[in-house]
Amino acid sequence: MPKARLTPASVTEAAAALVDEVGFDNLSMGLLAERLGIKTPSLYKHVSSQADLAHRIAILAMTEAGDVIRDAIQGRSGSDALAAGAQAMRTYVREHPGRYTAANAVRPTGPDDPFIPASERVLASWAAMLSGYGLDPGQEIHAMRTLRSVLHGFATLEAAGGFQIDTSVDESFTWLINFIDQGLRAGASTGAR
Amino acid sequence: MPKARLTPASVTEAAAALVDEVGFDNLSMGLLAERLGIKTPSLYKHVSSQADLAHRIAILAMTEAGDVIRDAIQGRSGSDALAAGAQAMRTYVREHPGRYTAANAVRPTGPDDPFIPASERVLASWAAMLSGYGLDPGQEIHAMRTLRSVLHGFATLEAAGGFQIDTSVDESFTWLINFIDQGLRAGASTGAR
DNA sequence: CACAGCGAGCTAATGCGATTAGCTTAAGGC
DNA sequence: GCCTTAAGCTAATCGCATTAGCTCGCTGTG
Repeated sequence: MPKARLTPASVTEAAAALVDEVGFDNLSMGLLAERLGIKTPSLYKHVSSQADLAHRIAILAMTEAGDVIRDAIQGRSGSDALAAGAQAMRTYVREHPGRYTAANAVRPTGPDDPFIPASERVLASWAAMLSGYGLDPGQEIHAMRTLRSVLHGFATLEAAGGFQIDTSVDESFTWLINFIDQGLRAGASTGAR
Repeated sequence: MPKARLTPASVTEAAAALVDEVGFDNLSMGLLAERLGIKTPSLYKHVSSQADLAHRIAILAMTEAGDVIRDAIQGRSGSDALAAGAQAMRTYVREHPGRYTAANAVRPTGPDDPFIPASERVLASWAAMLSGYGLDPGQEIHAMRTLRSVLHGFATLEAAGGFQIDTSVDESFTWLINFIDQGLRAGASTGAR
């Protein structure tokens, strides 16, 4: 076998870094090739298409995000776990906006797509965190969806520059986390919607 | 003046309808031209580029969404206004996913971009609705951002098929609205974060 | 009623980015 | 030291956005 300078994994890693710099929409095979010091067609020796590349970036991103969130929640519970997990996710998205966009641009290609377990790991972390609130089992799915909605929505809006710079966005995010925490505590005690 | 079959407005309208069918990412000048019964280059007599077209769709979408939300909130207050406004927005996004994507893909081109007043109208409706909760003035910005985050996040995730079909998404949305309503009421009485 | 101009639409051509075909060559296993 | 294999290259194709320049019908005017 000849020298293995580049691999699908290393190409994906480089593409992920690139996408965080220039934005997911501005990813091009030519730009990536230039970064890697090779000609554009040579990329096809490692990834089968640009869609494939985007898909690999998405899996990478989802895996990294899953790790970061799990580590943040690790050893904490209740409000602390929520705050740590949410902050970890926001930090990840801020540092890797392109990767995050890629992760959200992807649809699983089939039942054995590695993207599926990767995203399930993220969901599992959130579920573990939520379980600490002792919600009514029937409520958990709704709480989960609400949580995902706020976090995803905030991250997306922030990444898109959707918030005016007047008031601190950091402050808004802690306020938001607190808001969710209060609601979950209340919901747990009430058991009602 | 020759016959005015097509105008920038009518082309934009057709493009908006198209984008809702095929998805924003699959919009192409060729496809739109075909729909309009003209050849691709003729489109450039009405819009200056595909980016221009996308921008016009975004303005249209933001304007329509603003109308829909304003009308829903009209004559209601408090929980009712929140529920009606949120439902109106979700309905709009479900019926016009392509338009909504376009609206979020756009950055204002300058200080006199008509997109700016259009989006401000949306924000103004939410602000009017929130004022009914009598929040502490310092909290309003955070509440607004939180509200936008949940609604945007939910709409986006739903449009992307991010929710598994197991449990009713409608139910989750009413739960979410209720969750926000409870939180806002509590925040109003407490005045605390 | 003839006519002059404008502008919508058309065809032909350009350019860029993704992708494919086929060649070349260096490296690792025998 | 040879032989296979695959990484990388050049040349070519394709699709899609965009530009250039022509044409012709409508409309307002004399």
